[in-house]
Amino acid sequence: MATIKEIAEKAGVSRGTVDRVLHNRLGVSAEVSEKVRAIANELGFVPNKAGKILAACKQPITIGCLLPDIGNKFFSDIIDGFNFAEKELSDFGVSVKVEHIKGFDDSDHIAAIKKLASEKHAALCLTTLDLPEVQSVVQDIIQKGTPVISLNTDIPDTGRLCYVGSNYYQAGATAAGILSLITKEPQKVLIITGSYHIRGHNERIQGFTERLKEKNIPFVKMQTVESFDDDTQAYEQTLETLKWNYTINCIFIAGAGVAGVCRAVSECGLEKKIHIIVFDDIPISRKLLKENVIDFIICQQPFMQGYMAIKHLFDYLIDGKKVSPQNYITETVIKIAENIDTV
Amino acid sequence: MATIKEIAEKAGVSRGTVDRVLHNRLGVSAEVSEKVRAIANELGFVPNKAGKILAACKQPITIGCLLPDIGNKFFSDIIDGFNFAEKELSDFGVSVKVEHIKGFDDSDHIAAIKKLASEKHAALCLTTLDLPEVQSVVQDIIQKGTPVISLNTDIPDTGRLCYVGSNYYQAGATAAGILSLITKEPQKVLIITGSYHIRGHNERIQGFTERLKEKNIPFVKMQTVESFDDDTQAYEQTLETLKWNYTINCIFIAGAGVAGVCRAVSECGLEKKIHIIVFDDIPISRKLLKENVIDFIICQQPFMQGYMAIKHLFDYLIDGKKVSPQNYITETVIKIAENIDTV
DNA sequence: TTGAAAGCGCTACCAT
DNA sequence: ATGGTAGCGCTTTCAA
Repeated sequence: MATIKEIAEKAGVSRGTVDRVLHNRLGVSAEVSEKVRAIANELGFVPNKAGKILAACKQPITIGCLLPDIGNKFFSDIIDGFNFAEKELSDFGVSVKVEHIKGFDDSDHIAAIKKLASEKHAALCLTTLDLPEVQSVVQDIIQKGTPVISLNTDIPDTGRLCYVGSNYYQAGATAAGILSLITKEPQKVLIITGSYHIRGHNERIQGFTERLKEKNIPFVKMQTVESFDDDTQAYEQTLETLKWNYTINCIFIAGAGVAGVCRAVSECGLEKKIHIIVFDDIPISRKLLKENVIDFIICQQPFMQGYMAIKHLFDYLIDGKKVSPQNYITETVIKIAENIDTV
Repeated sequence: MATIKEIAEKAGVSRGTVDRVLHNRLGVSAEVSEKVRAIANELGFVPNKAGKILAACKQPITIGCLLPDIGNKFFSDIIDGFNFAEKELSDFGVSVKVEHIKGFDDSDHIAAIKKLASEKHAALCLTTLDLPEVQSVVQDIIQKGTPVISLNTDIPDTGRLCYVGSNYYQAGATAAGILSLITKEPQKVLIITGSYHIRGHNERIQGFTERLKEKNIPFVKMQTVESFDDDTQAYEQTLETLKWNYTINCIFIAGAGVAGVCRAVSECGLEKKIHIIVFDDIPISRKLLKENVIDFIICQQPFMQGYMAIKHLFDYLIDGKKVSPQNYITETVIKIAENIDTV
């Protein structure tokens, strides 16, 4: 609870000198530095957040975010989380700037990240691809001193501060768990993934299949197809597959494309006869849940992800030494018709 | 974004005067007051949180909490939430003091609330009974100027700032929803409530039964018993009831006593043959879930409740005019073996 | 290398 | 009724 002022008095130096020492800035003699450090330690000095924040108001903080949200409803809750955090922190001089892009093309991502870097934000928050070229761009930014958080999908080996997002494997396993409560019948599954290159989709599938095995639910992957998170493609792929695979009784949709899949199922007259496993609470899925076309949705607290990413970065910028940034893994949430609406 | 200083300059008065006007303190002439108010409005003045917080550091804030947590594991997550909030706000001069009591005896509650009131906290956070005598004590405290939040169980007509807690009716309905996914069979239910006088328990039961009806699950209440949230009583009551009611296939535990109920079920050789419906994630329930003795637990985010209660009160104290305190209803969370552990 | 001081925005208190 | 000012804890800048 000691303040800089107290340390300065006790050390017989000025507050400016103490500040220099504590920030490892040069221009202080070794002996003075040592003395100040000793006293600071002795007094258990921890900088006061309120003081820091107020002083920081002079140089407003901006946080730059990359979101591949164009045409993807899922991200709107994350954006709400950004906005909520921005509002909460606005009095502390924080503002959030989002770079919106579409899809998962690596060069688009790299261009957007470079653009954000050129804007000189105090920190970055990135939802991007874990590919070598992207990694090196991010590493570069981090080495130049800008803290980076990975959001919703991780880029582990870049030196990012932490990952904020869900555990996709657990989400898949949870889907298997709840399915195994609902039915004990053998599952003949059509798997529709957004892309083989999206880590989260792969992990969901893996979690699902492994857990079904552990639960001793007989299980056959009838087919796996890629929809590129596109409803039309999802529709066509589903229709095509169902035509030739009469025994499919479960469709596992690892990414987007729910509307397309359900249309195809409906046209085949299989509505409510097939278990459709869906992730993330977007309007269409919510509607289908309420109509009992699907039984449950596995969600990942996107609002919290957006909020926590900004909050974490702010805390780090203000309080860097004090907080050791940890991964923030949001919970795997099961939504059914009864608990999908927050009252 | 105007500051008090700017308003003072523009109005040609001192900052002290502006401060007085904005806080409706007396000692300002009507015309000056009017002028200042006009300019503040014109400039869209909103006090800066960082400034307020720093200035507030001089008079440390304490928040007093009442928790009937003695002998009740459920509350430990709420306390964790208190502690987390306290840590986050400690640099702003906030500390939390919890008054621990046991059970739901009204005179105990009143005594504890009066004790908290005598300690002159900046605000109170109460988990208590919604009974007339308690209400009047709370109303009194509020009228004397101390803001109060109701936590986990509401006391609506007292003028409390807001309620932070769960929607018990929804929790009950969600239990019915998931049960109806698992089984379509007629339910012959033993209901074990903690107390007929605990609002949350009643609401859970109501939500459960009404939703089962809506779902067209045939449903008979075989028996309803009171356990007073005590394991021994729950055990004995369950044993007694199961002896004479061979057809019971569902036990709905609205409050505590899970360990006792499950022991009785086990002794009757009915383990995994009866659906046991359980609320709140406490160690024993978690264990039973992992052992598949129970299929799911309906939870209410107690950590979040504790955290948000403190945060809300702090925001109100600092920012009173800006934030209009709203009820904070935590989500109804379904936990199964796969998603009970946060990874 | 170090000190002194101003300033972030607000509150509180003393002086007028 | 109003002004002036010190101070919360920290950062930054200018001067020595």
